[in-house]
Amino acid sequence: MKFLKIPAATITRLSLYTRALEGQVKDQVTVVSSKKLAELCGVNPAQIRKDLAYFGQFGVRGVGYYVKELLFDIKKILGLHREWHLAIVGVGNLGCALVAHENFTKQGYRFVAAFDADPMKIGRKLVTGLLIYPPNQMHAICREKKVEMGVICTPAEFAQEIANRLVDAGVKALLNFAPTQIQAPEGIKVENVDFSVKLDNLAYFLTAG
Amino acid sequence: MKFLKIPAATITRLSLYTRALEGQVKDQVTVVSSKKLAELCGVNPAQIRKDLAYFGQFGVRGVGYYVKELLFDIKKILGLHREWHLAIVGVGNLGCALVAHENFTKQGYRFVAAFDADPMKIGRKLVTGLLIYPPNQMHAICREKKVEMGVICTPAEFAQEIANRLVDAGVKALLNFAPTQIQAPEGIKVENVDFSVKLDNLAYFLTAG
DNA sequence: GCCGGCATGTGCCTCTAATCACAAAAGATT
DNA sequence: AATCTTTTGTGATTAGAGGCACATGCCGGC
Ligand SMILES: NC(=O)c1ccc[n+]([C@@H]2O[C@H](COP(=O)([O-])OP(=O)(O)OC[C@H]3O[C@@H](n4cnc5c(N)ncnc54)[C@H](O)[C@@H]3O)[C@@H](O)[C@H]2O)c1
Ligand SMILES: NC(=O)c1ccc[n+]([C@@H]2O[C@H](COP(=O)([O-])OP(=O)(O)OC[C@H]3O[C@@H](n4cnc5c(N)ncnc54)[C@H](O)[C@@H]3O)[C@@H](O)[C@H]2O)c1
Repeated sequence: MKFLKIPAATITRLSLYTRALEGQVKDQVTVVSSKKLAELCGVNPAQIRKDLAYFGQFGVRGVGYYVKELLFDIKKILGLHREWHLAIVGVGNLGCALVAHENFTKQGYRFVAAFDADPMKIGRKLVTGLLIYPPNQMHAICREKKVEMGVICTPAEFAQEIANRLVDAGVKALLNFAPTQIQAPEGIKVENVDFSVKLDNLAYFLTAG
Repeated sequence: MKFLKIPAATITRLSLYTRALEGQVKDQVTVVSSKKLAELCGVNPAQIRKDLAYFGQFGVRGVGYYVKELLFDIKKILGLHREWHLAIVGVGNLGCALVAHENFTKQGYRFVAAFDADPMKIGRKLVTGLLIYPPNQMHAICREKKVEMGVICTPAEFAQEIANRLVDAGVKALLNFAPTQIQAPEGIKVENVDFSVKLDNLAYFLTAG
């Protein structure tokens, strides 16, 4: 276990490993080799061992990895051993689908606040019972509910403004679904989920690949 | 213009460039430099020039790039000058949001078929007027409607089976929203959209970063 | 028609990430 | 207890992507 900067790709793969491991737990498998896990995740076995090596030693030579143990350890590395408080901004088609999605809750991601600018929506409750607040209460509510991550589901033209507000309210991590590049100050992490870029990749593949 | 293998990251960035360029068109800007475009997209100017160099020469030295021309050229490279036929499988929370999303249509992605296993949904029409078919008609309908891309929005445990069926029906490109790794034969392109991996990245950042 | 300024296109270098290959070590076997 | 088998952990190697810097070439001004 050296003290090195960890590649972003490693973190993304760790997330993939947890999924495969959860599948193995469900299938009553107790031990897994890097080779087997690599097959399940579609990566190189050495890659897995190296990814894990950034954080310590988790395996037993000649045996492999104990599934439950490894799962626990990776979850702890990623910070999935605890619950996270999320706020959603923009409760339209996509926003509602996200809040309704029970997998997130299972993984420890809990929506504790919702915001929308539409006067017809403010004051209403989502299917989960979550109350919709107007954007101008973002600061107060986010602090009160200890929101740690913000999910942006508004049209693209408002995304930057919403991001600014969320940051202002002390939110340190943003998941942006709007098709636009968000500027955020140092120390704030922004992840983009961009469906149309993925579609464009497919279009290119079908055209040229 | 050399004959080289083009990095996947280049294609993804080209997609980003089109967005920025569309914004510039809207703002009546006629010429843009790699420096300016780089700022808009949050990348390095040389990166942009290099990305474009894979496909030819599009700029004018001492001037920059003509916005409309470049936009047209990049769209052509990506295959966005034409319409694409998509099928969606799994018309639940997420699936409905996707079909309802008008941006996709604007960009030339048209949903021409929808499938779901739920007997309550089969035979009904979506808000767009799209009829929902049972999965066993996938082969026939996909061929009839000339479906080129499949969008998978079913629970994870059915994703692989759906992928197989779509491939069997002649679909060459898949966009998978289910949190699972899909195996597809050579020549089939699979792109995954994975929200929870992104959330895990944020969790790691807040925990360790 | 020539000259200066400016942004592109591109060779070269750097840095990072992925893969290989082997020594180390744990458990099984005799 | 010694040896064999297996799979980890990791140094070395390879591949690849990103950034720098400059020559090239175009436009506008004089
Ligand atoms: N629906 C999809 O499948 C899809 C796919 C890709 C990207 N996106 C992106 O996700 C975002 C949301 O998509 P959608 O389909 O849910 O749109 P939508 O129109 O259904 O919902 C947008 C919601 O944001 C709210 N809103 C608008 N301005 C706001 C503001 N300033 N503050 C707070 N709330 C505000 C609206 O009232 C509405 O409820 C868009 O940027 C869209 O481009 C959506
Ligand atoms: N909703 C979200 O925000 C969200 C977020 C991340 C990932 N996902 C993933 O997207 C997928 C869909 O999510 P959702 O929220 O829309 O779920 P959902 O339960 O609302 O919808 C799933 C739909 O798939 C249909 N279906 C089930 N089995 C099928 C089969 N064999 N063939 C065809 N259709 C079938 C169901 O009838 C249902 O309509 C899931 O894999 C989920 O994990 C969703």
